Amino acid sequence: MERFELIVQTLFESNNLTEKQRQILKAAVQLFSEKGYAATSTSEIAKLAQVAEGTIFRHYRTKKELLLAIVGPFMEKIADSYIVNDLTNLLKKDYQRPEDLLSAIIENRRDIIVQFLPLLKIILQELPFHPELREHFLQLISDNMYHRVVEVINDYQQKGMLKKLPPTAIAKFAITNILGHLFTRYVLFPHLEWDDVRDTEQLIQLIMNGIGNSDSKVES
Amino acid sequence: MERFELIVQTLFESNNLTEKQRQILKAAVQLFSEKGYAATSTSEIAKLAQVAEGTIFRHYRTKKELLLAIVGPFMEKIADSYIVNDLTNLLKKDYQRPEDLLSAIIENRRDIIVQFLPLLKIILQELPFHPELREHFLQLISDNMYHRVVEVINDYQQKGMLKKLPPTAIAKFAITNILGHLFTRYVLFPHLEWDDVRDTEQLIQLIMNGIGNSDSKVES
Amino acid sequence: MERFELIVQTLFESNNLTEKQRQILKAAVQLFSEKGYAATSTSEIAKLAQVAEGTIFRHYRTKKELLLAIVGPFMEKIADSYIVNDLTNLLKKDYQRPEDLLSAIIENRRDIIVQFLPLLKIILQELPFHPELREHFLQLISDNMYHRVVEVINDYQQKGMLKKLPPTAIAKFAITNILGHLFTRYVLFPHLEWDDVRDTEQLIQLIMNGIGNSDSKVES
Amino acid sequence: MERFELIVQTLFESNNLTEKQRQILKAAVQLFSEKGYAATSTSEIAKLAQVAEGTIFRHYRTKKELLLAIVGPFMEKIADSYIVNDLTNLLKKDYQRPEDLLSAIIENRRDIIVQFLPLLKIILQELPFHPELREHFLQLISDNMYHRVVEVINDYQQKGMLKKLPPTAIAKFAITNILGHLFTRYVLFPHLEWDDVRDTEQLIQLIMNGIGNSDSKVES
DNA sequence: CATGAATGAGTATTCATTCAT
DNA sequence: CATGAATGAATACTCATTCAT
Repeated sequence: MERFELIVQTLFESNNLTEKQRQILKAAVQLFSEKGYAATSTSEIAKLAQVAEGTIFRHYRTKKELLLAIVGPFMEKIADSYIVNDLTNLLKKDYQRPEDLLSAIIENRRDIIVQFLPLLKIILQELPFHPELREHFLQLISDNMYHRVVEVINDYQQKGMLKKLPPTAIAKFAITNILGHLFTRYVLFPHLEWDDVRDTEQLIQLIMNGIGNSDSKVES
Repeated sequence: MERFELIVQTLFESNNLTEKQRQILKAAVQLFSEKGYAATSTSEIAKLAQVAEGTIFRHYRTKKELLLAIVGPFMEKIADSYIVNDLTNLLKKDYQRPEDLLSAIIENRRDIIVQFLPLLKIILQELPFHPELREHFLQLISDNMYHRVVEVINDYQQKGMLKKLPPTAIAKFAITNILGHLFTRYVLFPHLEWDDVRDTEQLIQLIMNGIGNSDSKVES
Repeated sequence: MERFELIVQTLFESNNLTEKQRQILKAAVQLFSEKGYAATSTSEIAKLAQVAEGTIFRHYRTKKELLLAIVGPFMEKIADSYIVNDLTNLLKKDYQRPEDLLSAIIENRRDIIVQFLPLLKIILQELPFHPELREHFLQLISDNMYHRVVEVINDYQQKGMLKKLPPTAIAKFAITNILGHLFTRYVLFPHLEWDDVRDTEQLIQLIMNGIGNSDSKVES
Repeated sequence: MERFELIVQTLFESNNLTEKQRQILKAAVQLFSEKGYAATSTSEIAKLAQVAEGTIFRHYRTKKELLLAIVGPFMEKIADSYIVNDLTNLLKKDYQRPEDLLSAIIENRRDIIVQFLPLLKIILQELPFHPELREHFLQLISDNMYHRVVEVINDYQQKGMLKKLPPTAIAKFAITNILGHLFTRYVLFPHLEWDDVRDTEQLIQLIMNGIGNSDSKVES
């Protein structure tokens, strides 16, 4: 409960939503992530949000518009501001080694990443079925994140701390591993027992082996 | 069309299905993968399969049973026999270096992996929503694949060709990267332009950097 | 038409039903009594009630709930208030002889009994198939009617006008004969020609012979 | 199980039925009486009878024809032969007093009456909805039973043992009470505790009070 | 703004019945 | 004779959406 409250609050802090609107968004995020978009009915959302069915459609003309009202801002705000700001901030801290940056991204902010997992889950579920979403997502990534990430990677490459591979490949590799791990950890098999500290350490090590220069390679 | 025909034929070659059954399965695989399980109606399946709606329910008592009739055999047959046999066969061929094995797994059999992508997509979509599926999946992996994979990894480790990391971590890392790449390539953004040969090479190189011993590391 | 209108109006006078609700109940009473509960489809009810099928389910979550919404209130209101009040009123009128009471119950109120015959028919049809209904029915009878009826019977017994048989047996005997007659008359063979005045007279005479004291016995 | 076997065997002893046919009829009687005709599906019957669905329709062209195949013979054979023969037999035994005859009808043959209760239940359930059935039923009663019953009643009336009421009224009164009692006892509330010996005694006494002459009246 | 009754197309599933084997 | 796969209309019920209040 608390959890979805927080998501909506964080995501829509700037918009001034009515109480009803917040309740609707909260309920929608919860149900979409728990049962999937198609398997969630607007009446369920209304019931959980404690509003009349009509109220939903006063604010969002269709069910799909409600989905986009959740996923859109998330992609924009999060992808754009959160992570990018993060990266900028992290950059300022002048992490000497890329593994420190990775570690900071994963470890220091694990709770924030985890916080938004329901939204990530929704996006991953729906991306394949909504071409506009996919377009939007791609554009956001290429417009905002790509340059920043490439910048950071270039920086490290010039310091000789990353292999001279194409930055795109490095980025994709790092992201795949981080998201893949989080997905396995929190979406696929959240009920398994995990040793998060050790797993993250190992993950970073493996990623760095992959993209780091020999100097920074860590043998076990 | 051709494509889903092939999937069903390959997957259910042993079962002797009636023509109608094959049509139903074919249509279901296509629609489930294209629109998602929940967003596909049984009447759509019937129409595409060119059978009466009642016919579906003669063979599969519920829509969910139809899903399981597709996903179950896939997980069993493929996970169990296909990939395992593959690994065994590949092992016999005595791939000198693990990157050759990886390359063989990815490249030589890309078409087969690609062939079953619709099913993979269905599984990835539905796994989070069907606990029994998740259980089943987990058990199949741990029962069949785990030991084989660990065996192979041990072998290479003893030959000094893989780092002395826990085989589980190595396996998870490799699988994450392979599936992550395929997912990005074929599910998320199939419409982007990809240079498959170069991408695969790069992927293997990155994975190997991660898990391989210095000797086998390839600088770019 | 008129007839079912009246039933619903009388039965649900206290509840303030919407127009649609009244139409639905009216149609349901008509069809359930004419074709039986199981043989009546919700779409037929909707059509006859001139509402959308969904409207039925907005008010009554299931078809069975609709049945209970009809049968429940009838059993409660009628069994509880109608007949009991009747008896009380009748009692106040100080019918000297029990046959006068019987006659009043049957004859004076034949139209009311006849008015609710469709509902009686529904109850008799469905009672065997719905244990909860049976329970409910039994409880209503034992809770409300039993004591009143026993009271009346006791009264007459003390006046020496009824045999000193167990009041339960007397009650069951009288009710069986009254309902049995009405059932034969109006449900089984309504199309036969009946001489209601004579038949009722005869019925009362027979009942009274059965339970009355010799003094009040009437020879033909 | 045993029970429905017996019904079918007794009812169709003359017809030479195949094993399958007997199983179908047995299953149909059971299900029709337990759930009602409309609420019973042919596939249920087929399953319980352990025959293919098609087999039912080979013998009975429609579901309704199956109903008539059960109810028709019952009405004919039972109404015609059983009860009539009974009455004849009973008549021959020269029951001195009508209450002895009544007692014989009810008590001595209670098991047989009870044996066919499922069929009685079916008939009572379906009679209101199938006009042909009702016609058939009426005709059987008036053709076969009426004269016999009137004969017996006349006999007792001439012996001064029954009131000089119209035989029809006497017959209806007796039958109503017997059937009404059995219906209450075995169909409506079979789960209540009943003292059959005492109840029957009381019932006969009440009936006799109603129709018997003062001489044979029994005070309690 | 919010409501919730109303809608009718759509849902998964069951039905009685047919017919080729 | 018996089967059971096949049918498509029908079933009870749900859906997203509208609109008068």
